[in-house]
Amino acid sequence: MDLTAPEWHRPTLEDVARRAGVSRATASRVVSGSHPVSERRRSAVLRAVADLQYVPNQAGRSLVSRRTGSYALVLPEGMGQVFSEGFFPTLIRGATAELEESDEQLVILLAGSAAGRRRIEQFVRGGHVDGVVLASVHDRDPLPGLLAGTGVPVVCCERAYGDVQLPCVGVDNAGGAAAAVRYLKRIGRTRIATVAGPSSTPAGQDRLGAYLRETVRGHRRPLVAEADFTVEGGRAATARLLAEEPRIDGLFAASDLMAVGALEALRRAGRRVPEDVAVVGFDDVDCARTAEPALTTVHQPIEQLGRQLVRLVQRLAAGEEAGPALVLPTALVLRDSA
Amino acid sequence: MDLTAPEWHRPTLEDVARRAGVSRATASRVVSGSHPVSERRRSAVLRAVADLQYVPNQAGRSLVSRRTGSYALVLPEGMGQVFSEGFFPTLIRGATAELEESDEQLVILLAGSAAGRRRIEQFVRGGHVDGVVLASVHDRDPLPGLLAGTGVPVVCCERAYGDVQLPCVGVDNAGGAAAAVRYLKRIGRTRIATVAGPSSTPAGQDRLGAYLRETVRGHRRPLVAEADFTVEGGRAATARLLAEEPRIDGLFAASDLMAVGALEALRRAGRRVPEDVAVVGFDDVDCARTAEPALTTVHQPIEQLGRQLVRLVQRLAAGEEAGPALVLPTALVLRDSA
DNA sequence: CGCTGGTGAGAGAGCGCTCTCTCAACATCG
DNA sequence: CGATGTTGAGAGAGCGCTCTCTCACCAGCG
Repeated sequence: MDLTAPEWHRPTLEDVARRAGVSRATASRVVSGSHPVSERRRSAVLRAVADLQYVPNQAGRSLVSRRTGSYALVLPEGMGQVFSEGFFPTLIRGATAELEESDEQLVILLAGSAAGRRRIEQFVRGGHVDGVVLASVHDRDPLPGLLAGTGVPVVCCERAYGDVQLPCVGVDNAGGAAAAVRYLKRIGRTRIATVAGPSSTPAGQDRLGAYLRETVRGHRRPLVAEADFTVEGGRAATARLLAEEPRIDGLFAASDLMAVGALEALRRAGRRVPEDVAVVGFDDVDCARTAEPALTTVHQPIEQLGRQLVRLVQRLAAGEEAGPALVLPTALVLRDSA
Repeated sequence: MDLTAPEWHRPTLEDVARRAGVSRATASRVVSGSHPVSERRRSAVLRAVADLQYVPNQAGRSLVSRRTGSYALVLPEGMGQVFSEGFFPTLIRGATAELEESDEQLVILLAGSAAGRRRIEQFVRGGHVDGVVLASVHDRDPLPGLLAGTGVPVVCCERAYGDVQLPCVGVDNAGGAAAAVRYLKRIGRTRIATVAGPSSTPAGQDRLGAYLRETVRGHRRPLVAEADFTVEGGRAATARLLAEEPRIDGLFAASDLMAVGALEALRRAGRRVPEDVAVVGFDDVDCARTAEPALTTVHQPIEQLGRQLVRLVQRLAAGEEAGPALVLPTALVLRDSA
């Protein structure tokens, strides 16, 4: 087993079969577990596998099986901020956990430049993966269109845009946002503003939509500033809101990161939270718990989202129907900021 | 080209060859560009490729070529916080950019549980990738050992531990840290403390080592508190340092995130930065620029690090020698905090 | 005792690709 | 004019695996 020997080559199923004294077919049956094999030969094969440290060659296997045992998760590249703070790591954890159960592997691809996206398309077309999960889609994203024609199952978070119809798993953005605003109203806040997410994303749109419906319903004037889901963006947007309407007493931020930025802007403006302004975030990632004061926020089941996305794409890869779009529930978590 | 037709199957090289009226071998030569082909047949093949939307099947190709055209970047799972702010995204960007030049693909794998690490080993052994870059290695990490025996080239950041010898690319941690401490001395600070990184990581060790050498050389008392590279950790460590020695007038934090935490702790303790305490960070990630005050910090060429790691593993995959360990330079960037 | 049915295992045909080997066609030279 | 390159292109042998097809073997039955 000298890996450095010039003539060493990886053991093949042939080697295993010879060592175990069986045919290649039988060795294959044992290794892939596709057919029952008598106990005597089974153990002989398994011993040979262990002795030779045999691992099946994926290329050979997937050439005939048309399966690779891995699924791609495509993340947007501009994730400098978002990647870090909880959402994507949690999503990845969920997806990984789900795939682990069927002993499959998650590979993460970053969609960067146009060239990068084309290479992802080639990668998928080339048969490297059995399915693709798009973690984040915005309205002018060409990737769904590029991948839809590959014949490989593609699913996405939230929902797809335009003409491309993709199976999706989403969270109840509207319900969560409505709950947040209703809660602010219930605790007596009358001038409720929102720091909205990018209007190019489903999450941004849906959370803002719910805010608008709730404020109209309460005969309140909508106060909206859009930002990009980041701390810095939230800070700036909140400053703008305060300039427009200094008497704000409630604030719904469409992400926890923006809520953290809002907390900073409010502190700088001399407002106390929650006494002067009650703040509610969205996401319930780590920083919500460590913020000062700890954020009241809308919890999303991100890990579940990852798991369900994987299940969906696995179902499609197995040739089953996608079924109706799945929407996971959200829930308001009360802490100190509202 | 109806992808939904039940009998549709991906075009093969055979199909391309037939359509172009050439042999499969010639089609292969054109597609892979391995041999010159007369202009007439070349264009016929290319037209057939375009007509059929042909993309080579990777499994078939790598079965014989023993190449996959993709490289793995293995990230530690517990990266939610650690290194999160910019380090990994930047590293990924560099690695991707470098691979793009040879039209190869980066796949990111997360090393989580022990089971997850085993699956990564299987994935690599199975021949899914031509090489592996380990983005972060700590002293008891079993992954280098697991992967070293696969016959697939593996390189790592900084340096490997224990008995496993891996080719590495590092940054000049010691030089950068020494420069930071010397700068603090030069501007007249006499009680210089450090918030050190985890002693289980090369970066943590080397930066602390340089700090210790510089303080001994200056006949100053070392003041060390260890943290985990996070904001929260930096905050707590700084609080401990202030309790131990309230007269601290200089602080070297081994990461920008910890420096940001330190800024918060110092503000809470009523210290002004840089007047009362001068603070220097390490990394020069985004948050260094947006911190208040903007952080004076040690810049590391993270994107270059990603590029060089990829080049190294590509060289190994091509059968070349690794050459001497590469160490990239660091540089002190002066901003407002010191 | 011959026939059926069930079971375990081998033979062998590919999956789609690359690459060596071979050879035809033509130019060049003694 | 035959011997010798030189070049372009086809034939065909695998790469390592799965899976169907086939068959040997044995129990159970009439």
